[in-house]
Amino acid sequence: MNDMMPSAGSGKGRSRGRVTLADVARHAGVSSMTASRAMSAPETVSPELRLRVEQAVAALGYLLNRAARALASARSSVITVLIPSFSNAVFTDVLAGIQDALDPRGYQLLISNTRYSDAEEEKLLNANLQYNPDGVLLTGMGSSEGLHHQLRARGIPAVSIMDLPDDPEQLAVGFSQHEAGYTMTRHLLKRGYRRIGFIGAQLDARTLKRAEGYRQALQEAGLGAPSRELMVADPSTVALGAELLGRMLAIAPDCDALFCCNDDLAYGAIYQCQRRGIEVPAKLAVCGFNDLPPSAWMNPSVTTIATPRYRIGFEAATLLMQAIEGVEPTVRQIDLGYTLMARESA
Amino acid sequence: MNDMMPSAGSGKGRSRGRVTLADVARHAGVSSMTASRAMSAPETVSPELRLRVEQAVAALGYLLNRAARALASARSSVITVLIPSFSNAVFTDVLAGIQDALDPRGYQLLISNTRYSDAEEEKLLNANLQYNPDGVLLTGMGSSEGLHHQLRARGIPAVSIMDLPDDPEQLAVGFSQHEAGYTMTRHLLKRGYRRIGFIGAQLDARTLKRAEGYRQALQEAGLGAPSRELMVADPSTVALGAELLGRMLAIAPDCDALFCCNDDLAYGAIYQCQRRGIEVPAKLAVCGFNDLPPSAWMNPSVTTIATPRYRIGFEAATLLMQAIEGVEPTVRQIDLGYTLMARESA
DNA sequence: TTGTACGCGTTATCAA
DNA sequence: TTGATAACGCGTACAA
Repeated sequence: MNDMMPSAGSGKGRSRGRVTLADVARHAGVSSMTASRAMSAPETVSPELRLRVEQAVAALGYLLNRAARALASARSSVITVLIPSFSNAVFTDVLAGIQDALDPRGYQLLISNTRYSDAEEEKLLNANLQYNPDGVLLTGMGSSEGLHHQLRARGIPAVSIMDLPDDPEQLAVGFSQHEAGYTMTRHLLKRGYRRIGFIGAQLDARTLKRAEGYRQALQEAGLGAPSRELMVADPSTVALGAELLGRMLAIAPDCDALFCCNDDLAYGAIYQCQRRGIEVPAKLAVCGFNDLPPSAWMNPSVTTIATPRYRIGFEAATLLMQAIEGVEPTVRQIDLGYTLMARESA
Repeated sequence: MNDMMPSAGSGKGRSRGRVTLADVARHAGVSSMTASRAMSAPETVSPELRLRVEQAVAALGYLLNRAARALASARSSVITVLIPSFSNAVFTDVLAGIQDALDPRGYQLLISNTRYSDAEEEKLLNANLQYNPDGVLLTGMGSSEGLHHQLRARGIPAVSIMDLPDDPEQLAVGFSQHEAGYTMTRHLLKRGYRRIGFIGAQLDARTLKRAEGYRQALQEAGLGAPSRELMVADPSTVALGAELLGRMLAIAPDCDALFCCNDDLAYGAIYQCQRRGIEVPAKLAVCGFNDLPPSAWMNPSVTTIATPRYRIGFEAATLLMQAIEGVEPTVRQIDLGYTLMARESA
């Protein structure tokens, strides 16, 4: 029996010696189509032939060639995700949620890192489109309007993540960054702080929205001026938080509370306060954003906004899969909210 | 001129209305092959025709179909990466290095999350093989011997990451986890600590190697017994570090130093000490592993082992690309070492 | 330098 | 339920 041999060496073909569906079919004594069906739609094949095919697959160590399937079926089972950063726990949590939603349905993730650049995001999307993704998950809010347009023209479903966009057509899952920034500032005001500073990094769309919420709350409280904002384009790190604390105290020494646009900056600011002997919150209140795991454990524990990152990823992926399968979503935008975690630091 | 129209609706084909290479060729008045060459090997096409093709591409908004290319050329430009976790900064740093090495060479990453499970790793590898990856990057050390074997059989190059394997054939980039664990313990001994505990989580291969190094150092110092080890399978978190500190002090109240198998655990342990009024390092020294960014900033700053994560990713990807392109590597295993960061906490 | 012919491995389609 | 045939869109091989 040379059933076991793949059809290598025959003719002048450029066969790569890989086991193909035809090899499986030959081994099982059925046609390629039956072998194909036995794997992708087993219920349409008689139990007897199905078993023979399964045995052939096992015997030959057959692996589906997805390039061929994608070419023939125009479906890739690939979903493209564009995230701004791998080193930000926020996005890796989102990624975990996406994976958990997608894995059981057999979708593969194609992840690209935009490094917070809208231009990069657009370039990467085009590169990814070459892989015929069935759908796209977008996290940048800046360029995503144009991208959504482009994707719609190509008939590729897309879901935006983290913030809620203005365009009501756009599928999206997240929460209002603006409102969250507002809520945190209101909290500080309620606790009696009046000279509240804001430090922001990265300057991505989400940070800017939070800053707007901060300004609005101050305005409403009649505390518009003077400005105590410090915004830099560098990536958020603990070290940057430590540095920005120093710079803030230099330009606004009367500051009594500091709203950090994310937890990493807050940690750095608090550590720096400790080194300088500035008591938190007695001398200076400090709060963060995102509620990363250390926030609950630091001393003082860190007041922050808990964001439903995992759930955002999970729900966004679920929504995307519905769109791919042609289900008309009942809601196009899902607001998952956020929670103020009032702790010791502010 | 109906040049502009893709060849849709003609015949009974299942054309998807997508712009194809043939459309570009027709628009430019050249053959498909010339169009193909103009994109993938521009220098082999006359400047005139090249320009016409480029214009046609722009005019039609052509996108390469990588499934078709992979099928025709047996090369996918895809590289599969299997990592144990997205939420561990160690692996996201590695990922960043991989990306920086791969992006300029036009490779796409297919990332899968094994969740620290060897079984999952094997399953995911098979799923990924369906995408015809040109190469594979492996981070688990447990199952990777079998996997390397399987990959070699299929002719797919693979590089192991993080530790240095026993099999000298296996391509790998990393450092000796065992030796690093040994070095850290020696440091504690030199500082005069004698009743050194070890807490470990996740229990992946790397943690176990570090624990072995710890034991060896104690043995050599004649301090083999009693054991002050606490190993749990849960994922490493700050919260777990806090909990394990409590459990360690319960079973070994005489402990004078604590070697945490990674920084997250160390942070939790230190925070817990602060809450209990245990001075670090005066009453209890605590050290970590990896040198994540907060380690330098905490109070006390954390003694730990700095690991070249980004470089490991970068070098591993570089080595893999060489292997893919048929370059015989001069060294099959690259040891990037590690650095002891002696700070305040131990 | 450019073009022709065909195959890559799978699934859609239609007939039996 | 099963099979024959023809795409899918591109690149290899070879000829001109």
